[in-house]
Amino acid sequence: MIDPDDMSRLAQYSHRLAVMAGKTFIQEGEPANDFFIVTSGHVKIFALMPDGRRQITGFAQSGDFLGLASGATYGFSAEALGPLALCRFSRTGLNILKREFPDIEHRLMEEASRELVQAQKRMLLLGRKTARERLASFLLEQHHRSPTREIVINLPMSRTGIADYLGLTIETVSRTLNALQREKLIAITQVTQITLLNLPALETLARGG
Amino acid sequence: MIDPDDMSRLAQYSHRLAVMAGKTFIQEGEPANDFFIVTSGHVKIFALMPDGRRQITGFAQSGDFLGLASGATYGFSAEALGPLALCRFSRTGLNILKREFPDIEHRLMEEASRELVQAQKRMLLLGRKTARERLASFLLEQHHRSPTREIVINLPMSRTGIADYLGLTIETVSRTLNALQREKLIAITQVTQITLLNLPALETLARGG
DNA sequence: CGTTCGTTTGAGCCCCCTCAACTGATGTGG
DNA sequence: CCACATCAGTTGAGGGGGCTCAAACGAACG
Repeated sequence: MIDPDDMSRLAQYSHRLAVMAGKTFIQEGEPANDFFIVTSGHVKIFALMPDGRRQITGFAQSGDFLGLASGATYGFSAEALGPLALCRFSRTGLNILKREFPDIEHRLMEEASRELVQAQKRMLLLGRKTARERLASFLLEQHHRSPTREIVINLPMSRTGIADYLGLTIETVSRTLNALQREKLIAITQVTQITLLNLPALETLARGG
Repeated sequence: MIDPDDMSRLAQYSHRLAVMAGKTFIQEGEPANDFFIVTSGHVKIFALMPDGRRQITGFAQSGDFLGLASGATYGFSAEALGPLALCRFSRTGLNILKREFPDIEHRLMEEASRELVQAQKRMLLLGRKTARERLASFLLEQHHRSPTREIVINLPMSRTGIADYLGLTIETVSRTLNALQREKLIAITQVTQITLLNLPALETLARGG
C-alpha cells in the first residue's frame, strides 16, 4: 500500500498506463518483466485451467502492488474490473524505487503479510467449508470491508464472480443465497444488494458451528 | 529464508527454544506477541474449525519465518512435525533484527512472495480441482521438491496429513491413490513410498487437461 | 416489442463424504 | 512365542451436497 502523496512522485520512475474495463492486462504464463502499482480502480486476480475453470484468488485496488510475487513468468492473470490506472515498472526498476522510497520494502512486506493471512483464511474456506458457510463468510467479508459497517451490502461482482471467488457454480451461489433468505438470515433486496438480517447467525455459520 | 551462517549470530537477540515432536506451539487466536525463525526441523501450519475440520495451509522448515503475518492474534496454528529448534523474538525485537541484518526486510519479502505464489496455486487446487487432479498435483510437488528429482517419492506425511493438505478425506486419498496405481500412473511401493511411472500423464492430469 | 445477457429454478446425476467393517503392521504382556 | 490390543490404511455400501444440463424468468437496451 502506497500513500496517495507518494503516487505522484512515483510517476517519474514509471510509465503511466490506462486500462479499459474488462481488459486482462496480466496473462498467466507470460514473461514477468514488469510489475505494477494500481493508482485507481479495481483489479481481479485469478488463475485459469485449460478447460476454463477459473479461481479468483483476490482483488487489488488503489495503492496495491501487482506482479512482484512472480518468478520468471506471471503465476496469475489480472483483469481490470472498471477503468483502471496503473504505474508500470521494469523489474530492474525496483532498485530505483527502493532508493527513492527507503521504506518501500517495509510497506511491501506489510502488504504481503496481510495478503498471506487472507490467503490462509481462503484456503480453509475453499478446502473445508460448505457452500452455505462460504456464502456466509463472503457476505461478512463484504460487510467488514464496508467503511460504514452498514448491514446493507452492495455486491461488488456478479454471480459468476462470486462463484469463481468461492469455488462454486453460479447455480449453487443463487440457490444458496435464496436458501439463506428463506431462513431469514439475509434479504435479497436487489440482485446485487443484500441486507444482513441476522449477523450473529451468519457469523456462527461462517466459522462452521 | 536466513543463511545458516547468520543463524548463530541471531541467537544473541532471541531466546532459543526446543519443541517436542507433535507439540502445537502456536495456537490460532492467541495473542501474537512473538514471532519465530525455524533453525531446525519441520513445521505444519494449519487452521481449525470448531467441529474439527482441519486445513493445512503450508509447511515451514529451517530458515523460515513464522508468525510475522499475524495481526493482534495468530491467524493459524503451528505444530512441530519432528523435534524442532526455534528462535523466538518479541514482536518489538524485529527492529533490533532489522538493524543487525539490514537486508532482512528484503529476505522477508522474498519469502513472502514465494509463499504468496504457492498460496495462489493452492487456492486453485482447493477451489477447482478434482481429487485425482489434487493428488497428481501433490505428487508432482513432492517430486519437484526432491533435490535429486528422483521418481521415487517418500511421502513426508500420513494419509491424514495428505487429506488435510488437499481438502479431502483419508478415504478419498486412499481410493484415489489406488486408482492412479491401477491406471499405471504410479506404483505404491510402500505405504509412504510412491514411484511415479508416467510423469507426462501426471502433469496433464495435475493441470486439469 | 424482440434480443440479449445475467439470474433463477428444476431435474437428474456423480463425485466425494460418511459410516462401517476389514486388513495389516507394530507393540505389549503373559 | 503367541494372544491380544492398537492404530494407520484399505475397502465397501450408501447417501448427499454440489455440479451438469436445460428451461424459464427478468431487466436492460435497441
